[in-house]
Amino acid sequence: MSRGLRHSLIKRFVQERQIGSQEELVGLLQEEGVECTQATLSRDLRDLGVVRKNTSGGPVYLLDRSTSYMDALRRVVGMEILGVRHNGSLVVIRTLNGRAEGVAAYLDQNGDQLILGTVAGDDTVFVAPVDPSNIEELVHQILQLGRENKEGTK
Amino acid sequence: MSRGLRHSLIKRFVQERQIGSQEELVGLLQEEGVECTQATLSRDLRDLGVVRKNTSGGPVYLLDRSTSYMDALRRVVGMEILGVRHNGSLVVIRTLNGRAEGVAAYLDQNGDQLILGTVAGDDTVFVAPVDPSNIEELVHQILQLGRENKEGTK
DNA sequence: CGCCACCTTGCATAACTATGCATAGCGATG
DNA sequence: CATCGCTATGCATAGTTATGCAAGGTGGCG
Repeated sequence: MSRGLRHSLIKRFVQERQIGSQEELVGLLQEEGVECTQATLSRDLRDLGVVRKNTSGGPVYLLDRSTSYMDALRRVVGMEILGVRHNGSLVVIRTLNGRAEGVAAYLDQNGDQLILGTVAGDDTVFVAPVDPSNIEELVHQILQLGRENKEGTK
Repeated sequence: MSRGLRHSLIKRFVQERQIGSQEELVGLLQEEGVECTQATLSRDLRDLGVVRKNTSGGPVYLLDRSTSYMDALRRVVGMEILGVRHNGSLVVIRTLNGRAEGVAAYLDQNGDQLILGTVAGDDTVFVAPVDPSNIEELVHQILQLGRENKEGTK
């Protein structure tokens, strides 16, 4: 089966060159001796999580790295969190020394709809929930971050 | 001009719901009292940097957050790097305890074309350059990560 | 006001992508 | 080997998106 080969070529091309259409990719693959049709590529690109972005220079295919960045970031941030507590209206996160800023930035970015805003000190982050009645949920989500980590790591 | 309004509605819809086509979006905007055609949306989505991803459930539009994730990750990873040295054929990165894995993951992802591969211990990452003659450049880039950080943080 | 330069939008349609259906390939089983 | 079940792929085409062109707006300026 050449599916694997095709997929890795696709990834490479998408990363290294400006692919503007699936037909274009058909051509490039052909040059590498891999024959397939646009239909197959449509499915391949779906399976590879490739994304199409329209730019002023026309459409471009991109590896959607947001997912993998997300994962990496999660992992890193998770490790930084030492403890999470709350008083009913504010969540306080304990982090490794000097990492509060990073954790806060992450939470802001991913503000789950639950977060109003954050303030970071050196090893402490204050998180203001949008709605204090959801605070348990918010704490839970933050704890998740740290937890996934400990499990996943060998 | 209602362009700004339209754009912010688009962003909101794209974030909050599963938009599968531009026509669908035309409908949603209409409900909000904003009239426009698919052609306009095509251009708006381009201008907003929205991305289309094909999934098993059909296409979906997404804000391309990869850039901002990138930035956040950079910041976090930068903080983890304590020092970078090399011996001409191998780069050795000192990191905070337990963070080597995360730093290595980041470098792998972003392997600047310069990196062959990485190995992570607990607080040390070994980086194999593609070409030892570029090793200075590689070290420079890695140092950049940590540096941007110290400057940028108050 | 009249004119010009520039920007935005709709229309029509070319360009491109996604997918239903049929078929071919492959591995496991009897 | 025959058959069944599952995956992968091509074909044809419906479904979507992108864009050239012309028209409508807007702001500056004489």
